[in-house]
Amino acid sequence: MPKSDASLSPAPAQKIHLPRTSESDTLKKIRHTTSHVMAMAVQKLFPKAQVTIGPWIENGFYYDFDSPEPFTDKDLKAIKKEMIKIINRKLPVVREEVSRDEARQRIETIQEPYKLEILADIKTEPITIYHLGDEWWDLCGGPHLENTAELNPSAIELESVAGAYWRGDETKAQLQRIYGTAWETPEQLAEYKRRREEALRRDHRKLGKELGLFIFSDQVGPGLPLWTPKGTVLRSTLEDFLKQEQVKRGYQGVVTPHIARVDLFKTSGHWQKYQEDMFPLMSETDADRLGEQGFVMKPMNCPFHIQIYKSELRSYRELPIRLAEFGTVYRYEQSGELGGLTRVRGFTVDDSHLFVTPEQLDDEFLKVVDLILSVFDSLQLKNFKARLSFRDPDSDKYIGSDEAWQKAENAIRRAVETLGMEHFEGIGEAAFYGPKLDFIFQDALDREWQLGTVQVDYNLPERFDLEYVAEDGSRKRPVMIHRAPFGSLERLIGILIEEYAGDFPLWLSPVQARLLPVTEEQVSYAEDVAGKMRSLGLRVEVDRSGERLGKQIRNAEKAKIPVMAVVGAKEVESNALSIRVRAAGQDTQDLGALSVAEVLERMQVANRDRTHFSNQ
RNA sequence: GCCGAUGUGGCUCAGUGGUAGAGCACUCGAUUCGUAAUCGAGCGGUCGCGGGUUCAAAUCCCGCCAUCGGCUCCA
Repeated sequence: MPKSDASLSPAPAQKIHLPRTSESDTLKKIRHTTSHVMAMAVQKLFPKAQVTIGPWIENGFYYDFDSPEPFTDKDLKAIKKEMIKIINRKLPVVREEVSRDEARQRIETIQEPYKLEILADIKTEPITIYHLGDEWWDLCGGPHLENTAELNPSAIELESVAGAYWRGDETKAQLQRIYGTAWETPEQLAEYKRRREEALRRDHRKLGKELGLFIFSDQVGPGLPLWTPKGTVLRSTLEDFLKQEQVKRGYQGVVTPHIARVDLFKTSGHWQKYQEDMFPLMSETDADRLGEQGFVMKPMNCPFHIQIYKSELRSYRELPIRLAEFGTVYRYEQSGELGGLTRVRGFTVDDSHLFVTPEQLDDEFLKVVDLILSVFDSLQLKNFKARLSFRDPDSDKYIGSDEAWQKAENAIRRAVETLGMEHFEGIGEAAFYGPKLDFIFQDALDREWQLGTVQVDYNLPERFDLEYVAEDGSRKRPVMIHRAPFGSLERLIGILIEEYAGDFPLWLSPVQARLLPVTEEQVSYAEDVAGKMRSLGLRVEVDRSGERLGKQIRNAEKAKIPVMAVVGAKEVESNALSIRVRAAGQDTQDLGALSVAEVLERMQVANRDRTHFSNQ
């Protein structure tokens, strides 16, 4: 291996194991106790701050306070200092069991109203209380360390402050949350921080900029990505790939406009149930605006596809009808929710709507799941969870009858049972028109994002009065399946960039090969070879910088180009290329000289089969 | 939308009241070179935007915009 600096090559594997809190009783104790110590420190420094909840989380802990003055980053330093004092006082952590009444009385004495609410939520008795020495205590299920002295201040870090709503409800009080982390040893803390740095290096926002895939422009607006030529290659390659898969499975492409009369969305129910996620009405006159006769940007494609379905009288013989479109939709996301490509205001859904008979539903649903899983497989995406996203029965944000919802949920349950698919349920995660089966992925910072989705919908067919002519000549109602394996191109690409750390497999790489002439003498030969590659549909560049080979290689490595082909006098002489390949998770390999014909062949194979450039 | 932080050439960052700096990138010149940085010169900035304080503001104050970390919400 050539010498390298840390920013360019993967860090060596570390031996330090970092358990997540849920896997380690020790860490649970450390983090519970640390959060109590922090809360005590906060109340010492900010006597008006009231405590609420302070649980451990997978990488640390947080504690929410109701404080008249918001905390700033500077306060964290003072709080940490105070915590060290508390730790050094070697306070015993004592567990006490009390009755509900006793707990209530004690809370009233110290005037902590949030604790009363928490107490009301604790269903079991006795109530457990943990004391830090004899001057601070909190309701807590534990477990805890036995003494604050067991904590190592050098293994603790207060990370950030954030606003959080009491009970996660934005209509309730805004609390001040402090996030922190705590470990058994300073070495573990250092390792945790190192991994976080590493994760930051995979961040698609950073890599997207470095690799020149997309940009944002303040003049265009927040949450509206602009795709560069390189990023557009990614998009089109993914689109082409999925279109091919869909043609194999009987999908038909359609194209629909980006705006429509607001009436369309009144019929669908979007205007009633989804309006706050939509860009406001546009219209030419105030009269239009008042009469709501204007146009809106589409937040979803379904009503448009429904119009195409409705444009002809459909026979049961035609069904299932599968209408597919890479449809760009616009949603007015709140400003604070935007971020990179994972949350934007304009995005392209690999959307399709399937119109099926009730009898075809189960089979068709399974076929969709099969498509989605095969797409993930081709993209080498393995780390995802399946979520059954059902409605919240207490909410009024849904359309349709209970019966329709029940039927749709049952269809999804049957499907995951048939497949034996591991899954969990998300109550309140349904679309407003129907329940979903969602596929959830994580980004580099462990945040979860939904990509693929399949939805069963009895409601929109009802609202749009869809029908088909059945075998007996009667008119029947089709069922709709909404589905998007990618979810959206933007979010998918964001996740893919992080998953591959920017090292795209050859078939997806914006630039698949770069030819590196050793001197300017070889440039024209390199251009000839590049021309041959392009004629075969390969994406290739010639480095015309005139830089020395070492610099050209460095630049190609930084650009994460999978195939580097060195062209010197020897190669020109023998009609060859000296090949250097890189691939995600592997060291760069020097394959030596190969004939041009051999390189062309191997590149085409890798491109077609979505594999790596073969090293033999 | 809410809480906190941040915003300086294309990129990464330094500069905390006294006329804007570095490295990389870019352009030019020299070098014609074999697997992760050749040397030199040059070009390039309304210091996010708008107000204010001051003799003087990148720096202090106010408002707005954007980004980042959370909350809420979601493909």
